[in-house]
Amino acid sequence: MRIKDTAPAAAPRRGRPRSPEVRERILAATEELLSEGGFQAVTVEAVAARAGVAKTSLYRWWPNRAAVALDCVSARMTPIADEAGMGGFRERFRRQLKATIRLLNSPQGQAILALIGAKQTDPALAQSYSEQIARPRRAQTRMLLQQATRAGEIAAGTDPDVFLDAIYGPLYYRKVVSGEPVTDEFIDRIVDAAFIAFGAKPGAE
Amino acid sequence: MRIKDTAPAAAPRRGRPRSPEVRERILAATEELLSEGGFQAVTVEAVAARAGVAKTSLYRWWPNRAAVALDCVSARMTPIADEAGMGGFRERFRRQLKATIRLLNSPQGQAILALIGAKQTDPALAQSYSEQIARPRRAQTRMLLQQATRAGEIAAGTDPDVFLDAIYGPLYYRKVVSGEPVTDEFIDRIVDAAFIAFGAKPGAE
Amino acid sequence: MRIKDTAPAAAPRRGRPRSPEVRERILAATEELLSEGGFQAVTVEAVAARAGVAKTSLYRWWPNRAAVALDCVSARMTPIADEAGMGGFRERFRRQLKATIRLLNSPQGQAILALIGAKQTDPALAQSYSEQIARPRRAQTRMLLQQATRAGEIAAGTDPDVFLDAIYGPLYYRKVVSGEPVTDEFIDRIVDAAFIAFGAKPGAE
Amino acid sequence: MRIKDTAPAAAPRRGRPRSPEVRERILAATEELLSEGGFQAVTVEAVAARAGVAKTSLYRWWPNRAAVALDCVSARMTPIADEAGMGGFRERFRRQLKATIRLLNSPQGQAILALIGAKQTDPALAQSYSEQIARPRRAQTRMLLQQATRAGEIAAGTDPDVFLDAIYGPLYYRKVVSGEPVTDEFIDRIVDAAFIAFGAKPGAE
DNA sequence: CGGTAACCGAGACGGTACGTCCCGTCTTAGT
DNA sequence: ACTAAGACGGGACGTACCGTCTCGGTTACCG
Repeated sequence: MRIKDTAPAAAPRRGRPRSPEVRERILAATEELLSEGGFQAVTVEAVAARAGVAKTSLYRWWPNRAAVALDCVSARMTPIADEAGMGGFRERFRRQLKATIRLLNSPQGQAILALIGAKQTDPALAQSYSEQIARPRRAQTRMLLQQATRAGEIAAGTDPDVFLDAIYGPLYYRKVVSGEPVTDEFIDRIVDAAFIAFGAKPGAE
Repeated sequence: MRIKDTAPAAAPRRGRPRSPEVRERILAATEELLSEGGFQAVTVEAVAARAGVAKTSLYRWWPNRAAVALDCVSARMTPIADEAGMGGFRERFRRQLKATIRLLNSPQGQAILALIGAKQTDPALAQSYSEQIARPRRAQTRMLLQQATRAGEIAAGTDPDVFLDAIYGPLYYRKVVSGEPVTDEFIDRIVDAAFIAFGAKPGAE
Repeated sequence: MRIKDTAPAAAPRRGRPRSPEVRERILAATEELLSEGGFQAVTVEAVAARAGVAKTSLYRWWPNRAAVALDCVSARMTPIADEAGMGGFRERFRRQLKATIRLLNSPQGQAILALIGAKQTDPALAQSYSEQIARPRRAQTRMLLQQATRAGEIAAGTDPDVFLDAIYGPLYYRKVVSGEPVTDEFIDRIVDAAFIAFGAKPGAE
Repeated sequence: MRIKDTAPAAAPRRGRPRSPEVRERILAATEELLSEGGFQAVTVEAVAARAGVAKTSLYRWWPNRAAVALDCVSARMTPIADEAGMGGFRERFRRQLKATIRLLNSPQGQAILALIGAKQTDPALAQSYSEQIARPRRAQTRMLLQQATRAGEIAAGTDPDVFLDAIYGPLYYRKVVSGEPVTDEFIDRIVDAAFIAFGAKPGAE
């Protein structure tokens, strides 16, 4: 996605430069449509009409509507608040998971879920999602885990991906796959289980 | 979905009865298309053409292509092999998860993933998925958990949904959300973690 | 049309006889639909539904919707009022033409016009129209012409079809072809012209 | 119909201009279908397929198949040959009527009759027919009448519409309504009658 | 008086065409 | 070179009716 942003090399870049206002209008229109009718309301024609922009201008910079929506979400997505310093890491992980749930329940989250849905049948979108959404978020959460490990609350040799999947997995599973509600109590239990399984043994050195 | 199958009560069933052959041809065609081109090859027109059936016959019984694909998958989905009697429950859960991964990697699984994708923006489909796919499978895996609990390998008070989400969640999360590969080693670690967290304490009675 | 009414010969007619109530309900429903939405509202399905009758019962007795509408009109069409005895024949012809215009402007007439329209591309309907509508009406008007001839108001050798087409033709032409309005004054002039052209010469014997 | 052809004013005409070739291909395909299977062969899908054109290109410029057929006929219809200078006006009117009959008997005429039929139940088509076919033809024939009037063969005060309806009406009536054949002799008699009724009186000044 | 033939309701079925939505490409002209 | 505008070929949608075909149930006639 957004392949054309990174020009092939140091081409001299002649002609009129890209209008930043156009990009802004497109992303704003996309955001509106996303929150009004979900991803399936984000058609190229609707975005172009709403943004007062030609379809050409969309296709010039994005390969398809999914890329636009993804760009919109990733450009505007709230970064994960760290909310550091309060309580132990178990509590901080709980807060992070609960913040994630709140995000997924918001209109934004609706868009994210729609993108997750769409990428199941769109490999290019899947890769973009991975690069622009999944990995950056994982990098952020991984930092909290490193702190917890350094603080001796998580066992030293723990594979960070296994740990993080163990706590985020059940949450997304309910939200995306099974459709069962995700309660705070459920999150507590999942985090507790992770701390039992991966927590540093008290006597261990 | 398939609302019309279960008549409200003992309606006298007048008129020409539904042809089972038509239903069969439709599901067969759907299955073929599903394995050839994934869910996005399952268009109503393609299914009708392949099945030698009128489009109206499809719309008479299913509201849209997703419902057809779902019916196809749920009617033909390999039930979870129990493979009982071999080894401890930890090993049996591992085998179940690995079978799930194999299923999700198959053309069938491609269809299931596509349905999971589509249901993110289609509440009716979401409900059907829940009823026809998610709950039946959960019921099956829950039985294995009960056996494990009775056998004293899982702690008595464990909430079955929490336990099952704790092992299936990470798997689906990788497959559906993050897109990271799911290795056998990953499954082993996740199951191990669950048995640490929810396993019966040796000395406990 | 209504081919099946006249059984091939004196077939013994076994089995349940045709229900007259069904025919009545069908024609009544057709009449309603005709006056509500014109001929194009008279679909087989709509008639059947409105009449509380199976489509089969329609197709058993009529080959298509046009035949039903035609049957409806011809069975219910107001016969041409003779209004005899008042005034000369010129006046009587004027009254007949004006009555015809009133008929064509009524919902019934809408149906007749629709049938005239439909028969342009349906030879079978054209023939039925000719037999069930056109010729009977022509026979009626011809009688008035005969009286006028006998009374010495129309020249003796006049071809009745030429005379009648000369007065009905302009009327229908405006209504069916050109779409121009048909005023009473127009009718007066046309009838006058016909009486000039075909009227008996005063001195002639 | 064809509303969009005549832009409201001097709109700057942005965007890709309408391809005249597409219009041509559509009308040609329509003409073929019209002469092969009559108006009912002119389906939007058939026209599009035959013309090698997308259905959307049809719907972009015409509201329905009737409008296309009408456009086809009006764009290609043989103008009424004047055949001036030969014989008196009575003879010239006869020739015009006979040419009209020949036209109505041709495949073109079949199309015109089909349109006359269709417009009985389609007000928009009726208006278009009136504007694009009826009035232009009437304007042409009216000119001949004017000449005849100036030449002193038709009485001075004659209402042109009454006269023209008096000669064209019976012709169309037979063709469209009653279905009786239109012979040359019939035409002769009708024209004669009109000249008796509306002809200039020899001694009149 | 019991068969049975034709009626009637209901509605499934294969099919044609409809008119619409949106896609992604393209051709203009204007800036 | 970028933009707005929009025509174009195309694919699929979901709907409306068509005319045919089972079904089960219901009469009237005829043997």
